[in-house]
Amino acid sequence: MPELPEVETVRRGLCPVLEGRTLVQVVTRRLDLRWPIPANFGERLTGRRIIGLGRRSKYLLLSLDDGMVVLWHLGMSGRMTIHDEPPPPPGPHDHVDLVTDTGRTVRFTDPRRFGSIDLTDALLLENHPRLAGLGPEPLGNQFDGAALAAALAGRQSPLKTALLDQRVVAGLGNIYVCESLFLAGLSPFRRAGTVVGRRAERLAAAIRQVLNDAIAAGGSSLRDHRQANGELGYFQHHFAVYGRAGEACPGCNCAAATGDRQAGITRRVQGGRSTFFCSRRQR
DNA sequence: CGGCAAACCTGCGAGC
DNA sequence: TGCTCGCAGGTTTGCC
Repeated sequence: MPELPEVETVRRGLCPVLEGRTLVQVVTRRLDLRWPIPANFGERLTGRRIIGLGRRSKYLLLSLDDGMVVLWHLGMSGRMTIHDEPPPPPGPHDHVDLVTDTGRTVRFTDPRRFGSIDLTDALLLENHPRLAGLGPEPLGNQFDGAALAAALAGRQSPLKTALLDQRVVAGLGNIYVCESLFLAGLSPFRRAGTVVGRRAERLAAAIRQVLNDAIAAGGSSLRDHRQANGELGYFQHHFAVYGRAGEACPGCNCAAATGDRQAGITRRVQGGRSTFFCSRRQR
């Protein structure tokens, strides 16, 4: 899926289309996503005005004029696209359409249906089961080396695994954890609790830099992600390690020239997921 | 609590 | 051509 930068890119793309608009029609073609879409979702949204479009972790948050908030997760393969009137005929994975009073449609497409949609009272938002317990926003002012070190303190699990735990820091996924660890020069296999002090500062700064650079590039387009306007993100061209097993490490160029056989990007499975790293540069 | 595998679902590319 | 296998940006659940 979309990790934080992709969700943020989608949010920014949807803002000019949805913010301040009234929903004149909401079509749900199938309700069985990761969890069922709430009953009467369409009826409850129809006629409502969207007063704001936010994001928490990998969730899009649509604030409605009746005090309700839609929590929308894109799962692994979810996409939002914008269509002028009339929208094209729906495909088999086009599950939800939001039709606004301008005639434009925002369409949710999700082949794997790992995405989810829920509706909650804005006053209860922070206590929603999906949001309660999430760690700090890595781009917010509550996140720094000290906060990260505190969240990792005592953890025996590998650093990579800990950073994928949304309770430690919210919004990172497999790509950006790999990239952040590379940039910070930290091994994915290091015990999480050993990251303190300057190492923690370095890691927090790396996370922020990778996420900001990715957002500036419109996210990463591997299989499914597109910006809401249909354009591809292009941060995947800037990956240092993700998906680059066997290639030379961009941080060890000189090593390749000297014939160091250790140099290069390696893939290893960690917690059932691919980890890409350079064992020379990351300790 | 920690760690890990499996589960949810579809699509795609590689290899035979 | 057609099949099987492994893999994919996430998150939860259940088991030891």
